[in-house]
Amino acid sequence: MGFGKGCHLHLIDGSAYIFRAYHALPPLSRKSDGLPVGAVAGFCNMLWRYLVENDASADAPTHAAVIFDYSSKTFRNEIYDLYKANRPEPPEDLRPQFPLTRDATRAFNLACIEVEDYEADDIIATLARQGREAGGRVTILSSDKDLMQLVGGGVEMLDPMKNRPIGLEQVEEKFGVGPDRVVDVQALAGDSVDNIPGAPGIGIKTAALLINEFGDLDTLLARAEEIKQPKRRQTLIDHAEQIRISRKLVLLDDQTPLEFGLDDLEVRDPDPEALLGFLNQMEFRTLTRRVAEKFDRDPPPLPEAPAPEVAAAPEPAGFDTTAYECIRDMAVLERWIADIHEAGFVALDTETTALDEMRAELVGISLAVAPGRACYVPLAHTVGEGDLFGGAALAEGQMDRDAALAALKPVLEDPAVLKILQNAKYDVKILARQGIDVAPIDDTMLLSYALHGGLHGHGMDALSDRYLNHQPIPIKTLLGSGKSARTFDKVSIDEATPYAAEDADITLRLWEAFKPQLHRARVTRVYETMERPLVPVLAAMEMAGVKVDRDVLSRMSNAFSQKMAGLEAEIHELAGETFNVGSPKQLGEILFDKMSLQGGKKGKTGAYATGADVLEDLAAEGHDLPARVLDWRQLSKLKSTYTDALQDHINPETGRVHTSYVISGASTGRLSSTDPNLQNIPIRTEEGRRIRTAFVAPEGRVLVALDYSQIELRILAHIAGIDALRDAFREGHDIHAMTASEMFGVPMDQMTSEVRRQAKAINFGVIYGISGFGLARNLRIPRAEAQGFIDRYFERFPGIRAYMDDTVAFAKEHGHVETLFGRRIHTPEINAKGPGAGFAKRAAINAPIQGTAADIIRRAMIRVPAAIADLPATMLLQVHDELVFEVDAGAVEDLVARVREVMEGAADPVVQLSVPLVVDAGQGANWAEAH
DNA sequence: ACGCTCACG
DNA sequence: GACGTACGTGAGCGTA
Repeated sequence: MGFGKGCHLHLIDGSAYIFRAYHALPPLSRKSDGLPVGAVAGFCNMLWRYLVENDASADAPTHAAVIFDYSSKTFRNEIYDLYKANRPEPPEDLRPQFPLTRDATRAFNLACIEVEDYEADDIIATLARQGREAGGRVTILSSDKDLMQLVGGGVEMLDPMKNRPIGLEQVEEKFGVGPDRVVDVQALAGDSVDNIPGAPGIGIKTAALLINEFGDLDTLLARAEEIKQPKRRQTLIDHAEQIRISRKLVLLDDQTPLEFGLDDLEVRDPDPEALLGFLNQMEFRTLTRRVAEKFDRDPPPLPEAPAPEVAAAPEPAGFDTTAYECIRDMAVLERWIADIHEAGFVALDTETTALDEMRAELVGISLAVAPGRACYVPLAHTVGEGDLFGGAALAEGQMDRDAALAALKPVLEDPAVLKILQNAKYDVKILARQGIDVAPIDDTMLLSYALHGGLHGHGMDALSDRYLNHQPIPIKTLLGSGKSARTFDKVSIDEATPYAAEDADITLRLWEAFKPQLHRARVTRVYETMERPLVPVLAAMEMAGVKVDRDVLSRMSNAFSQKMAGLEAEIHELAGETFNVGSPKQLGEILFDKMSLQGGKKGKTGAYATGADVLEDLAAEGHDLPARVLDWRQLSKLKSTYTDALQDHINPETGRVHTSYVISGASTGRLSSTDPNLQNIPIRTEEGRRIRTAFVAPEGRVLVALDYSQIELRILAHIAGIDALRDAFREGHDIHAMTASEMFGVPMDQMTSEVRRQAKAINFGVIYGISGFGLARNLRIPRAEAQGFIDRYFERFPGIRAYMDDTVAFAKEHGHVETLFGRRIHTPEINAKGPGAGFAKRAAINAPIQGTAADIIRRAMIRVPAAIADLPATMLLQVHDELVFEVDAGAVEDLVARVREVMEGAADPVVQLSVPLVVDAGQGANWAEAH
């Protein structure tokens, strides 16, 4: 068929596919001879998926070609010898794969095109032009911005990973101009990746501004004198030639000489023989099998493997992802459920459409009952695209979702069946939203945290690699990454099955590896009393969420905007030029180069430090500009991180903000909070504190906050056995004033706030593993003076010095330190040489104190639900030493009394503290008032 | 992707 | 004697 009206040409950016495949996949080599083939494997999977999707698509192309770069040298190097000069050479194990990807393309019976001296982009430009001129449709499968100049007049782009079209609107969003002016903008802005010089100091935004003002690049260069900003004007005049060269470099050549016509690109079905032959030669077992199934053929036998010279190390885990079962009907599911009851446990994993458990939709569930015996139950995979009028259609071959969940519910809730999960809180929340109350559970992430805290992260991929010597299928290979990512429901069931079932399989094997170690490491109590029971407690808190008043935030955002604009104008005025106040680099240059202020210090990256401490020093010397920048920074932080971002986190269904706590995030046992982080809502400045007024209780309810007073200092007093401190805490004295009195000999009734402030800094310093340097910097006093304070402190409280020395010695001997409750925090760097040693020492000194405090509040949180079960109250937030509740107005007193009792007694009965724990409480209509 | 800066305990 | 240094986090932004 000749190419013309009604025809549709696909131009596939082959080079981009190769690099994406290479980076998305772990290194993989052919078993028989070790030839690296990871990128080829990914490339073939992409092409196969492409063909299968076309098969099912009503909009399939009539013509198609895969285009590659011939080599890295092209005619552009004649124009500018540094073009792409800073591109690193392709990795050693990728190079031999380039010719194989051409072979692969031909094996798929797709036209494979490359032309010496031209880039793939030029060939794509040429074919796109030909297609357009012939009156057909052209789709470029690529997300490369350098191709965006081709969009329009029947040519469009499609991001192949996400199936997201890139049309006029997306181009304009990216470049601020239409496709016809993209080249002009690129010429001005340059490109550091391709080493296109452009105009220095001009980025895409400014370039678009200029082009839109003057119409096009030639006019702009001709009338450069008219540019208002003096710096910009000079830049354009000085670099006019360089800009013209840049345009030549970015402008694609749509006249590439080609030895074939569009008609030759007609889509042909692959020849099964040739395709299977190639895949088999590459030893891609899974894909070979899949392709064979599709063509209804038997997979060809694997080529005779030459006898290995040395006996290959046995695959310790023996993962066979092809052995996993996909469950598509009730009878099979019921057989699995019977097996689970028989085993008494099951490893379980859910697949969903998002990471946010409050919005994610359940797509499928995988189960494993023994190593290698795993299955996947697809529930909500879709095909095709949803549109305005409805969602995408359900894929064929799935059980009825509700029926499957109803069948699974009894076993998932059966107290006699242990459910084993990796990061259980996630799946518990997902299933809770389906009305399934998963219990009892074990969590491999938390097992690892109890066993290996401080050694490494506890994500599944890392654990599998480290303890099973197996690299799981990266989720990226299914979903893509970045903007082009798709959601799991869009993944075909065939692809999803090995991935999902493998996760359950790995979870089960990790559990078998970890569970017996708990006792040996003496962390059974840690896991059983401070990790595992926290999962349902946190799940409930996160699902409850906290009510946030959008109007309060939005009004604050507007006020901040106005103030920032005023400050920005003042700052530019003071600087004598406009610059990006938010750029530390530009600010440093203004302060220390242009204005020649003293005190400019460059960090390791060569940029001036412009942190708040530096700016404060400059402001104290009477300089206005740094003072204004400090104000601007504060507002900018409050606006972008809080008043703007928090609004985006308000769940539209609940009207509340649902954070997510990471149980195994911090090495010390603390929780961390993400998406959003509700553990760092401002409080220290008046302006910031107002943000807390947006955290509110609904009508008729009250927010109550209870926090431990000085918990870490109390723990230090207990652990180090400092009588003076203990007595002060027992008698309820002001601990910082007491420290000051002891150290400086000032009687308590003559205490000044300045002396007390210094003593407070020392008290905190001790907890952090004090040093003269650090204290000096914090108090802004000479180092010798700070060292004097520390010496006197240790003289007065020798037990503290002993605690520090003992703790470091313990860490050196055992490789870990412990909290009072037995939590182990590993200190792998403690015997390191060099500057790292100091870090490790201080961390080791701090960890038992911070960690014991973390243990105590964990214990309290676990006991709270039962203690308040009969009250109309909900626990919402934890901020390290504080718990926040929402409660009916009439029950405040009861709640405070109950929770205070739990919190103050949370160390009992495992540890009898020699200091009392004291809890302060506050209440109000919002979080600011509750303090 | 990484460093800087800054919010909290 | 020099080296860098307070402990633990997460998010947004600019830069490369």
